[in-house]
Parts: sequence; structure tokens; C-alpha cells
Amino acid sequence: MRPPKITRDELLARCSQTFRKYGFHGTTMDMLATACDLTKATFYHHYSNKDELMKDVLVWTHERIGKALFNIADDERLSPAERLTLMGKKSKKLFQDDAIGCLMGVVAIDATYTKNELMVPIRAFLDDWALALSKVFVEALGKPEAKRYARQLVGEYEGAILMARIYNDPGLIDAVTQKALAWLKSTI
Amino acid sequence: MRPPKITRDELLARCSQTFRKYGFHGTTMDMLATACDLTKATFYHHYSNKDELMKDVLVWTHERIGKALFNIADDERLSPAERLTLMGKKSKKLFQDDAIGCLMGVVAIDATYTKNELMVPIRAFLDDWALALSKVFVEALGKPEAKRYARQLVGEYEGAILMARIYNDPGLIDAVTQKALAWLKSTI
Amino acid sequence: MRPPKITRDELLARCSQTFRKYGFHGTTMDMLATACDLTKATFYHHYSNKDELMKDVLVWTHERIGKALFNIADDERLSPAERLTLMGKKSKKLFQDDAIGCLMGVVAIDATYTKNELMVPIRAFLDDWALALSKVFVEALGKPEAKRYARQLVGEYEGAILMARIYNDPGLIDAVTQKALAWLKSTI
Amino acid sequence: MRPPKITRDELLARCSQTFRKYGFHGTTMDMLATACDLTKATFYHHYSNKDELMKDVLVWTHERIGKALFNIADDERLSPAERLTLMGKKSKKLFQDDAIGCLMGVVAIDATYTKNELMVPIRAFLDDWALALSKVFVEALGKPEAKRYARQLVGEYEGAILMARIYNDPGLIDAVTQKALAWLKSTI
DNA sequence: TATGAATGAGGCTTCATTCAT
DNA sequence: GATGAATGAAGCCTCATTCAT
Repeated sequence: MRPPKITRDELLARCSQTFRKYGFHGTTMDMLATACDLTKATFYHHYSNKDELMKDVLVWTHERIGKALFNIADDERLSPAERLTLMGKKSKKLFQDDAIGCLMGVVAIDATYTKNELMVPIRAFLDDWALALSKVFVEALGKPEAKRYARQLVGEYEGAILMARIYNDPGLIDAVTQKALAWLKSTI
Repeated sequence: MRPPKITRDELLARCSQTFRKYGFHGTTMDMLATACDLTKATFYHHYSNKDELMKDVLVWTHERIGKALFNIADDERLSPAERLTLMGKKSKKLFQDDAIGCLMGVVAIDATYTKNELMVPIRAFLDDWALALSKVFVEALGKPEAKRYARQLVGEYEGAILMARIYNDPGLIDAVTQKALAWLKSTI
Repeated sequence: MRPPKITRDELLARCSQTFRKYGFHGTTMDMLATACDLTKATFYHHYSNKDELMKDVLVWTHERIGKALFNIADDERLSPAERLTLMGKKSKKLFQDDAIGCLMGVVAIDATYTKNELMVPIRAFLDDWALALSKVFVEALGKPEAKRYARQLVGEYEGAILMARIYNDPGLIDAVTQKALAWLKSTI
Repeated sequence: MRPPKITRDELLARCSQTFRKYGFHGTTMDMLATACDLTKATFYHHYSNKDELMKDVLVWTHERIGKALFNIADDERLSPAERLTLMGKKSKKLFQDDAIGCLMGVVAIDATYTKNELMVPIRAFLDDWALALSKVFVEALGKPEAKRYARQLVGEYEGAILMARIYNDPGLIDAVTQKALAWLKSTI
């Protein structure tokens, strides 16, 4: 048996990028195979179903990409403001490399009314994101209020990423971080 | 001459809803025809091309739906806060009737990297929305700052609509209005 | 009852030109209606079936166009050479006005293996053409030989018309006439 | 890897026959797939576009079929008359096997006014044919006159093939060869 | 007769997925 | 596992023809 031409990790990474750019319905198995430098048939040895793949891409993106962002919130060596700043920087990188967009938001729109099962990992990601952000604000606002605010902040980030994609202006993502930072500082 | 089974206006309204729910790539001509109670061939009698239709649906939605929202900002009989409240109410209605979502945001995601020409009417809608919102804040913030804030607010609305769609919780849209309202009042 | 917007004669003339240019399968009812300045529905009041129309166009072209050419052969005031010259001039006009091509040849190719019934009027036209040409040569060659030669000449004309169409060079049609004329003169 | 159900060569051969019989517009992708014992989808695996296929069929027919005819003209072991005789025999075979017709002439008629790009390989074929024929006559007529005559002869062949198709009488093709042969001999 | 609207059938093409070496 | 070939279903669109005013 030959060794695989591509690792599972690399395959999911490339598919993640492709889906993020073109959406679920806008991405064909051919595009995914090409993105992985595989033929379509070989691609099917790795993943034999678009829906299944999509689900795993979402989970992988949460684990691999999302956690790199969320874990910053747990770094106790940093002040809340520092953590928020770092998360902002990381966000900007994650949501604009290669193409502007958030995989979760992009897929959510395609999936909401026809692929409901995909909404589960999407919500899990957003929940985790909000949880991470709430940790930054809990000190200043208390737990319930921090949670509320964090959830709203996730919405603001998603909105900003969408606007950044539409206007091709990544700076819009930063603005959200700046505003949150300003507010965090004002509460001290 | 046989009477049309559907008016152009009704057709665009139904297509607008269908696209909003399923996105550009997720919507088939069959779905659109069915939504209009037409056969596919008859549908083509009215609109002869999916791209063309999409463009007109965007323009129509801007004109017909968007303006109903944007014009509130010009109602001089009302105070800024009243206007913002009313726009909030209207928004909630527009973005959650039948299904939660903003046509412009939904289509933007499908179109960004493959149907660039569709981005023009999308940006026009968002620009107009921001312009309308800025009118509500100009008194309190001055023109340049009102514009900046309005643009950000549009992003926040888009984000909230996306989150509302994902969590099936229309209330999230209201929260944006409430926050903006609170801030408007605080500036007086 | 309103008077027809177009006479049967004019309609057949325009359809004849359209078919000659684009062939049977290459011509749509829409193209024919447009060529007649009619809507498709109105067109169907005049002719309610493409095959039927095609047949009538062929017959009409034979009667109306072909005879203008063939009758020259019967003009006893002219010498054979004069008649041949005149027929050559007329041919050039008929087969190159608006577009280069012979309706009969064009339709024959589309019809041979799928619309056999259309071959009848096509052969009738070609037979008549050969008959006319034979009259020019009967004096010089005698009846059987004139007939043989005329039939071959029709083939040469059809070939030349096809080449003229392909190379967009109407002059090629003349060459056939010149050659035939030279030969006619040489036999005296 | 699964073995192909058909070679490229066989596929082009069968498509060539189908197009020759029914013309470009008269041939559907379904007919072509069926002619190759393939499903429509499989056919697209081999050839992904009707226009592209048509072009390649024309080029292939020139290379594969045409050259078998044209190369006879270069056979120096034979006298001009022998070469002409052989070319006549070969022509008869090529233009009447399975169905009577010349692919180039048939497609030319469909393509002249709507698919101009297809005219290029068609003209190339006819040019080559004329060039080959001119070689047979160059000794007797000199180069310029041989070229002129050969070009005319191609037209005569095309006309005869068309007449043979219309009257279902392959003998008409022979007549052209006979006439040319007689003339060639008379010039010695 | 004139016409805009309606439509089933069919044409071209793409897609997700499977097969066989 | 890798791959070129195969394929049913579906997607977009056109066509000849009919309907209803």
C-alpha cells in the first residue's frame, strides 16, 4: 500500500480554505481535489462524501484554527486588555488569509435551511468563541454580563468579517477589536 | 392575450425570498419557478437567465424593500431616537419574515469570488443603508463621525442577522437597535 | 377580422432567405417570425408547423425564384449562348443575394436522412433546373447528351455555390457559367 | 484503472460519421454518445463541448481520412492518370461509406453564418485537397493553371457528392473523375 | 388576426459518486 | 492507496407549439 500523498490534516486545511472562499454549494468535489493536488477518485479514498467532509472540516477548523484563537483567552500571564488585543490580531489573520471570510458564517448561510446537521458544529464554534471572549470581560463585567457582551461581540466580528469581504477591506475587522478594547478599558 | 399568472413584482418578491433562504448557488431555477407557481419554461418567459434575474432581484430588493426602511430616516416629523426605533422595528420585520437573513449578505457570500458583478448592487444597498442610519446620528455626532458610526452599525446589523439565522433567534437583531438607541440617547 | 400584416408571398420570401442562410435545424421559429416582423404567435396563424412551412417554402422557391431562372431557357428570341449567359447572370443574383447559398442544397443536407419527404420538392427543383439547362444544349449535343450534360452542370453549380459560400467568393459561381459557355461555343 | 470503452480515434471516427450524416445542428450530444456506446455523461469525459468536439472531428477527418486521399497525389511510382484514377476510387469510398456526403461540405453549411471559427479547418481541408489534385495536373497544365483547375475540380466533387446524396446515386461522384481523367488524357 | 403568456420535451452541460485496474 | 473511466441525476436553458384574451 502506497503512503498517502497528503495527510488528513493538510487535506482538511486546504478544503477549509476552499469552502471558506466559495461556500458549500459553490465548491465542487473537483475544486477540493484540485486544491489537494489529488485526482477526484483519489480524493474519494480520503473522503467519500461531501456532507461528511464538510462536517469534519468544520470540526477540524474549530479544533485547529479556532482553538489557536480561543486559547489566548486562557493565558493568565496577560492582562485582559492584552489578551483581547492578541485575539484581535489573531482574528484578523485567521479571517483574511488567502481570502476574507469566516468558514462558519459562510457555511451557515448555505446550511441553515437545507443541511441542518451542519449547524451543530457551527454553533459549537461560535459558542466557544463567545465563551473565550467572555473570559476577557468577566473581570470587568461579571459573568452574566460578560457572557451577554461576548455573544454580541461575536456577532459584531461576524458582521465585520462579512463587510470586510464585501468591501474588500480587512481593516473593518480591526475596528471591532478597537471598539471592544476601548470599552474594556473604560470599565476599569 | 392571456393574462399573466404572476406580476413582475410578485415574481421578484418570491425570488427574493427564495434566494434569501437558500443563497445563489443553493437556489435552482426549478425552485424559483415553483416558488412562483410557474413551470420552468414559463419562468424563462419572464426571466431568461439566472444571473440577470439575481441582479434584478437585488436591485428590486433595494428599491422596494430597502427604501421602505431607509426612508424612515428622512421623516422630519420624528425625533432621531424615534426614527431609529422605527427603523429597528422595520429591520426586524424585513430580515426575519418567512426566514431569517439579509438577501444582500447571503448573496454576497456566494458572489464575492465568482460573480463580482453582483457585488455592485449589494454594495449600493449597504451604502444606502449606512447613509440612512447616518442621518439619525448626524445631529448628535456631526457628519463625519455619524457616517463612520453608521457604517459600523450596518456591519453590526449584518452580524446580528447572521447570528439570528444561525441560532434561530430573531431577538438578536433587536439587541443591535437597543444598543444603538442607548448610545444615541447618551450623547444628548 | 384584421387584414394580415404580411402577405403569404412576402412571408415565404423572407422564410426562404432565413432557411437558406441558417439551414433547417439552424433556423428557429423565432428567427422566422422575426424575419417577418411578426410575433411568434402571430406567425403561427400563417403557418402552424415548421415542416409544413419548410415544404411550402421549397415549393414557393421553386415556383417563384426557380422559374424566373428556368424560363430564360425557353426564350426563343435568344441564341443558346445568350440564354446561357443570362441564366448565369440570374443564378449569380439568386444564389448570392443577402447570403451565398442555394436553399435546395442547404435544406437537402439537413433533410436527407431525417426528413425524407422534403427531398421530393428539392429533387423536383433540381430536375427542372437540369431540364432548363438541357434546352440550351440540345441543339449542340442532341437530347440525351444535353440532358446528361445539364444534370452534371447542375451539380457543378451546386458545388460552386457551396465553394462560394465557404470561401465567401461569389465569383466562383461565374466560373461555372464561363466554362459551360466556352464549351457550348466550342461545339458549334 | 478501468480501461476506456472506446479509443479517441474510434470516438472521432464515429462522431465524424454522425456529423456527416446529420449535420452540426442536426446532431445531438445524445446521438453522438449513442454512436459511441457511451452514456452522455461518459461522453463528456472524453469531450467536453460540442463545438470543441466538432473542431477536432474536422481536424481528425482531415488528418486521418483526407490525407489517405491526398497522399496518393505524391506517389511518384504512378503516372498522373493513374494517380487521378486512384484518387477517384478513394473519393468514392470516403464520401459514400455508411452515408453519402462530405463532412466538410455538410458542416460548412451549418457553420458559415453562425460558427465562423469552424470554417478554418474546413477551408484547410479543401485547400489541401485542391493542392493534391493540382499535383496531378501540374505536368500537363503548368503550376498556375493546374491550381486553378484543381480548385474548380474540388468544387465539382463537392457538387457531385451533394447530388449523389440528394439522388442517392453514388455513381455521380465517379462521373467527375471520369471527366477529369478524359481531360487530362486529352492534354497530352 | 394578433399577441403576450404558457408549456412539455429536449438539448447542452455539470455534479457527486462509483468502478475496475 | 491511486487513478482514468464511467454514470444517473440534476442544473441551466431553448425550442416548437398551444392558450386565452
